[in-house]
Amino acid sequence: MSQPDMIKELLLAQDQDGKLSEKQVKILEAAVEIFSEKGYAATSTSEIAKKAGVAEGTIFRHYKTKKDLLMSIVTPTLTKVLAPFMARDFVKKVFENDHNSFEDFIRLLIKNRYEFAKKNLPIIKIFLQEIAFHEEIREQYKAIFNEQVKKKFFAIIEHFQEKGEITDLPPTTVIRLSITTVIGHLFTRFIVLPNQDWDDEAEIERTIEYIMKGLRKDER
Amino acid sequence: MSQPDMIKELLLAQDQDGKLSEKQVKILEAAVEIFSEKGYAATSTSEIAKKAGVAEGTIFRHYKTKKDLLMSIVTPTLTKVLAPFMARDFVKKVFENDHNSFEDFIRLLIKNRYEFAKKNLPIIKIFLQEIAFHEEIREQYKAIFNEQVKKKFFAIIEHFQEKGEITDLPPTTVIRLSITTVIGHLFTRFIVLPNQDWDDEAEIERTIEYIMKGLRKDER
Amino acid sequence: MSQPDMIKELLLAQDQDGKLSEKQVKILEAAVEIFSEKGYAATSTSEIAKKAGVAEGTIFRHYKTKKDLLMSIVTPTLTKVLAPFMARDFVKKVFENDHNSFEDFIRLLIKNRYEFAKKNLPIIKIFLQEIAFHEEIREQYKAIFNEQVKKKFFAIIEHFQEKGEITDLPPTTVIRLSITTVIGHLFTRFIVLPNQDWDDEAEIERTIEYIMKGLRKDER
Amino acid sequence: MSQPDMIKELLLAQDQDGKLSEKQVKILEAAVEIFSEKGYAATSTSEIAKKAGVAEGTIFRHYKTKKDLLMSIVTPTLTKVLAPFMARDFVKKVFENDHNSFEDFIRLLIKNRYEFAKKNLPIIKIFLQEIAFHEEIREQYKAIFNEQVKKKFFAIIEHFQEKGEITDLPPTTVIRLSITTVIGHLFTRFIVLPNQDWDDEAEIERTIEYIMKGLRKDER
DNA sequence: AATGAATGAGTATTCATTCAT
DNA sequence: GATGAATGAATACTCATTCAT
Repeated sequence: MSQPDMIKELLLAQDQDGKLSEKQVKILEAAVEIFSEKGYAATSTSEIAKKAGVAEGTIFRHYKTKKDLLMSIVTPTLTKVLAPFMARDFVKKVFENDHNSFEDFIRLLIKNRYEFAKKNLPIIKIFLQEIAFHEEIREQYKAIFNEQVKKKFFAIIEHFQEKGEITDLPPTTVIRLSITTVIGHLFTRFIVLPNQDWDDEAEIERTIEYIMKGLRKDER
Repeated sequence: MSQPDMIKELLLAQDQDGKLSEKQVKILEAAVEIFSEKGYAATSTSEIAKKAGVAEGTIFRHYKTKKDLLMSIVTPTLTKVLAPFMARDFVKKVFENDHNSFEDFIRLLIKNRYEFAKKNLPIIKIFLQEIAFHEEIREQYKAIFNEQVKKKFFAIIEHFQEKGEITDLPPTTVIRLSITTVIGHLFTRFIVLPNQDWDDEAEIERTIEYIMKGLRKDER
Repeated sequence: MSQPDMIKELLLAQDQDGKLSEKQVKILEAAVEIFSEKGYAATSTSEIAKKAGVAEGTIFRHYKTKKDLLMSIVTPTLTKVLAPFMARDFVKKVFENDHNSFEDFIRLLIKNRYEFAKKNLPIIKIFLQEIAFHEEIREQYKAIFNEQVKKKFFAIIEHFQEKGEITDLPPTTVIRLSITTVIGHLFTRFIVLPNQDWDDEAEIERTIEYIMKGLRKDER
Repeated sequence: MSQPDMIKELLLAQDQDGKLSEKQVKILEAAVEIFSEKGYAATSTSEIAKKAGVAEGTIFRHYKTKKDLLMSIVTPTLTKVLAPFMARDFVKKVFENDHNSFEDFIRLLIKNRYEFAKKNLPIIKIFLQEIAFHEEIREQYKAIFNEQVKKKFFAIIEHFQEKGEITDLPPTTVIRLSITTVIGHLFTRFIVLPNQDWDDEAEIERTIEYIMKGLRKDER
């Protein structure tokens, strides 16, 4: 039920000394579970305390406010959602090897994000819900995206456009269409119809094929 | 800011005699606006009352509970989101005219939903947020989708597959990929980057092209 | 279920012209029923209106306040509870006929009050409950008792003491003991154990005998 | 005004460890006082909080609901009202000493209950008022009476009937008449006319005499 | 560090009452 | 006379947060 890896990573992100109090783990686990089920606003701190098996006051020893607790969950996730594009050598790797194709790139992306979504589902749900209501989260996200991700993504798209692998639509549009399709797959897979029988291997390949065909340069 | 048409339609859905008390309109307008900004759980009835310019008690004369008020906003929207597929002669129209292509169908769909999204944005936001937290909304939505929409959509997809216009992937996958792309466009357009300069005509055409190419039958 | 006679008498007491609007009857019936079940404070006017089948406002056309409605039920009852002792010729009748005994008096009293309790139970319940909480009711009751009943009762007791039929205890004590026993019988009969099988004839005779023996003058 | 002994006993009944928070005492004192004056339904929790000198939330930390608070007052009283009859050796004591008379029994009862009523008046008032409106209280009372008191009382009455000390009326009737007279005395003394000058010693003896004579076996 | 009692502002909802129709 | 929409104060209860232990 609980996903200890996920929580451990959250804790590492929060407490660089690695001093993870046992109570703190319990609080985070409880918060993630309830926030993702009922939403931040509809969750009470006393509920979290009860599920975590700690006193109400203990939460506030570790997190100044309820919102602090939320942010301590959401902020590390923020970066991890975009993580693949933030690695320093990410673009370099894509470029340097001449026989890397756009398809390889998309396949890498889709599989990587599939694993990430699978592992971090509850936190991602919280993130998706709360970004709509908290300006700070939006700001943080935009900052990271604009400063660290945007340029790299553009570079990649333009690289493959120059190589003639994909259509010459405006890069913004290419990015929108491809990301949208990737996210749409994950969303359907994990949130809309998580209980349906999925042949994940096949579905991923079909999604890749759809993107590739959709973005293929018209040979004319 | 307020979208009177949208509210009027809500009221018509609620009160078939068209007896729209002025206060009731104000309450709905206020509720839609605040719910969509802050979310249902984070919105207080006193806030709604203040913005609507009515006494707090007045809200409860028209809606038994706060949740009732939410449902009176969401339920009519539920059907309208799926409306195009619920029209009786919808499938017939698609089929009967032999020169109707899959592209015509997608273009109709995408333009129609674009207009709908543009007009009903706040309510759609509420709907998207709250469907995650309220079992009843999910149930209602599933019921409508399964009973009224699913079969028709399958019929259409299979029709065009038989005509050889689109690829022979499982219809479920075809539906997922196309709907995902349409929704992804609207989501980016109206929610993620509503303030960006959009050349909507062009962007719609590009989206259609992407879907068409992505689903095109491999000629081999 | 409803006791129309009881209500009619209430109405007569309230409206000397006998103009009993149909709605007014319904309101009183509803109020008596709900007040006696749940108590005045726990009953809402909207509940009364609903049960009476009238609009909320209609109650306040006939009774200025909710308390007014209560008083219009309780006040006439006030006098009727003590009615036998208020009749002008009550004492005279007891005295004038030389062969009237104390036992006759007690028997008359006990039977008369038994019939009264049987017929007016719900109103009496209201009266008993609310006299504890409303100073006005207490004041009214004391006034009537002191001005109209006390002296007569004393006169009767002293009359039979002089005749040597009953013990020479202080009249206050005699009154307390006899009234207490009469009321105690009715209370057990109608409120504590109303559903038990009662042989009322026998039980009344036993009660009379108990009072008679308890108050008999010691022959010595 | 407040009766600390009474409250202390309530607290002991509620908290067997004797850990009586000071605030909790204040809350109970305030609740007893206001409930007994205005009745449960007409008393607001904010009023109790104010009189107790605590925050409104504090009440709900100790008692889940307002009704819980009422029950925590009424339930211990329930048993104490019937306490004399619940002692294990109660009947034995009455029987074993051959020269114990019915009069001794009644005198013991009447004096004991007089002291009890004197000490617990406000709580008894609450009990008497609220038993009329709360099914749970009635059920609890009936259960205790039927299981613990009824049989013993019958045994005592039948014992003295066999000894020829009291009349051969049905025991139910004997019980009704005697209890009614005892309660009637207390009711008049403490509730109807608490402010009158009472010669309690004398009045108690007169009441005992009335019961004894009323129930005496006719010698014939 | 951890507790949990205490707080008082805030919550959804109900209430008795008014008044235009 | 009767209605019922409208009110705003009041209600029981919850909340995030504080702080003495």
